[in-house]
Amino acid sequence: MPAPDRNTTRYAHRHQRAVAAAAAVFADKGFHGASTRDIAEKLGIQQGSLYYYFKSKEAALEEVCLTALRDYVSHIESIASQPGKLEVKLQAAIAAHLATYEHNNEAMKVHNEQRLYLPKDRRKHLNALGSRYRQQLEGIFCEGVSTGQLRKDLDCHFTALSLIGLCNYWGIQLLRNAPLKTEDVTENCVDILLHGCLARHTGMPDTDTQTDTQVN
Amino acid sequence: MPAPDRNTTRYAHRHQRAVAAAAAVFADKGFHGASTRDIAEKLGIQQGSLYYYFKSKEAALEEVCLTALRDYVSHIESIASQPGKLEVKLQAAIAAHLATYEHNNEAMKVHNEQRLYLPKDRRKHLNALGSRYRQQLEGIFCEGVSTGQLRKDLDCHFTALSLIGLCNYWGIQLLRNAPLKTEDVTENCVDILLHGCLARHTGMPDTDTQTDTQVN
DNA sequence: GCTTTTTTCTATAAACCTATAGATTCTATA
DNA sequence: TATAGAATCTATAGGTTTATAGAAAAAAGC
Repeated sequence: MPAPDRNTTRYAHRHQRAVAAAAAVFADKGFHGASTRDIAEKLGIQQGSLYYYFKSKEAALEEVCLTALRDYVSHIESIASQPGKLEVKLQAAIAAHLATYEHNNEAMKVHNEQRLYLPKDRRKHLNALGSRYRQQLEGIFCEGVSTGQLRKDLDCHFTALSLIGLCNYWGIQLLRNAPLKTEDVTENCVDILLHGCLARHTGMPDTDTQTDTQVN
Repeated sequence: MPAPDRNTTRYAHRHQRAVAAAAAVFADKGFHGASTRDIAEKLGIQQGSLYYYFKSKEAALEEVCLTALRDYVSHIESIASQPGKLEVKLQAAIAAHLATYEHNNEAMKVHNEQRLYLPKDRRKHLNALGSRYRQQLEGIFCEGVSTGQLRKDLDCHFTALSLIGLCNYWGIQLLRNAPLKTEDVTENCVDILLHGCLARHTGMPDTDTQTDTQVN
């Protein structure tokens, strides 16, 4: 077993499937609650065979988290770098965040909930990616403030983190609550974040376009 | 060991300590990652002795979650039932939510992150308490809409859930980020939630009162 | 078709984990 | 101080877990 680093298409493909299986099992049972046997079973192989793809269970967790973050970060970076009206950018950022949950749901959930069970040094790479995401998002807000589209007194750092918290919350809900539509959630998040809840006294008539999102 | 239900002060006290120890260990290592030996160690007793206080490890998890929720729910109910201006109520609700994290941090974290590892029937009671919390919070928003203090087109259900998500996010951050001040976070949450991020075109001058909350 | 490499299998060591039973030590009270 | 009951200890059964090693099967290359 001399490190299967042959970059054959075949291996890459199978390895990817193994990561996906690990993501699904970790998402369902948690890192410690899941056994390597569970993952192997989902892949249709024997427990011992799993070690052909992962050096250890911990390495599997790390890989799952990384796959989740890579998409996530590359999306926000392309959104942040393109010029455009702030409202549109923000909407795109939220939509992308939630879409990542829609397409890569298990891995994202695992990253959020299980990442801290990795030892510190294994988390370094993850932290770096996470920081990049935060910075990009914060940058969008800062830009909005400097162009006068957002309130001058806005705490961009706090707001960016809050948005991440909000999106993660709804991302998980999307996963557990099939009837929820990603577009509706996106729209609602944008709305609250931009306009807040208070009644506006601007003289403009209320546009009564409520999209009810009954969950349970 | 005929069910130690003697309601002596002594037992109640020790039992409470056992729940707190379980909360701390579960919060740190997760339900499956923590062993009964870990909990016993934290209490300064032997692993087997723990079963004097808990019928099973699962029962311990259930108790931890319940202690967290009880405070949490009773607070919101007293806030929601008292009359008062909406903004004040909302501020109180957020402050109470975050305060629960401050005082009962481990148990709250465990409830959020580990609750789903309980079997469905053991979660019934928890779900009921959670629903009560949600309803009370949603009620506060609905009241605000009907009294004209909040936008008529506000989706109260969505907003209530979002606030829960937001508070849980910041609650966890408070726990991991000592320098963060609960009052600042509360203020920032209220501000964003009520006013949103957009620059206001009301003719009122901007009150530049930014409280920066640098985290990392 | 034969050889080499990749992939999977089987078997197992060594550790750990929950829960229980019965013995033992503490504590309070009469 | 003697005694009942509460609290803890020790020991262990029975099971699961990760990770490794070497054999076997499958796939690829020539």
